[in-house]
Amino acid sequence: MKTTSTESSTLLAAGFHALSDSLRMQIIDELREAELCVCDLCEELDIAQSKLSFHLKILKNAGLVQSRAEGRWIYYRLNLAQFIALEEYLAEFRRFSPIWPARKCE
Amino acid sequence: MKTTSTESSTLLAAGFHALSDSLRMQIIDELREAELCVCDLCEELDIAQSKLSFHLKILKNAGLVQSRAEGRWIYYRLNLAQFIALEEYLAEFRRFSPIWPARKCE
DNA sequence: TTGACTAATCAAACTTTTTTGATATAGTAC
DNA sequence: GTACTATATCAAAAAAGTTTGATTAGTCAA
Repeated sequence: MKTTSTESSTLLAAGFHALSDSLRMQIIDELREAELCVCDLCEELDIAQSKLSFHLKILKNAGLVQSRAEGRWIYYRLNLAQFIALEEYLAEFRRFSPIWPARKCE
Repeated sequence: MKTTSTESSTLLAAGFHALSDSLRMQIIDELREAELCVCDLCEELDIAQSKLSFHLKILKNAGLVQSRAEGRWIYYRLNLAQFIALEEYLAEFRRFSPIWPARKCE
């Protein structure tokens, strides 16, 4: 099914894009330690709440984090499965060894 | 040495950023098959040469590709070592399991 | 119901990245 | 040397991403 592979490569690209920003990396670092609510993250990282929300949405759309509501708080945690999916995409590159010197051009 | 870890996280971010673009992904796909010169890539991907140069530079700065000059051609190839470096950063996430349910907020 | 609080969303300003077309540099052949 | 080819670089325009502050929606407790 073509859709599937398009969707998965879109999710891959979204994942790598999500990982390419230092603030989002910091968010991920915080979440490695524990599941946290938005207000905790906001305080730890000392940034505006709307800014944090924006970046959490990018991480969530990329599948790297998941959230859960409890009372008036929303708790975010890492979604290890998606980290593994990205890891496996990269791991594919190990699995083959292109024949280095190319054919000559013309 | 602090510089080293800053440099390596910069290279990580550059790597993930490089991987977050679909055209650059296509370039990488082409280079999986074989080392190629710019004119081959240009033709395969059907894009302007200056555009290709721009993206190759991003890939090169991120350490994902290397180039070698031969006559008037420049041949590009993947740098597997850097793919592995990115893979290993992601693999770290497998190695620990955060205790899911967080402490309550407040 | 009201008021306080958490978090998402929106629009506008701002910043960065990408595209385009033109030009520069460097190797090769004549 | 000149002409030709391959690639890189540059500046301007276009597109995409980010930040900011204000507003909105939903929860809880009095």
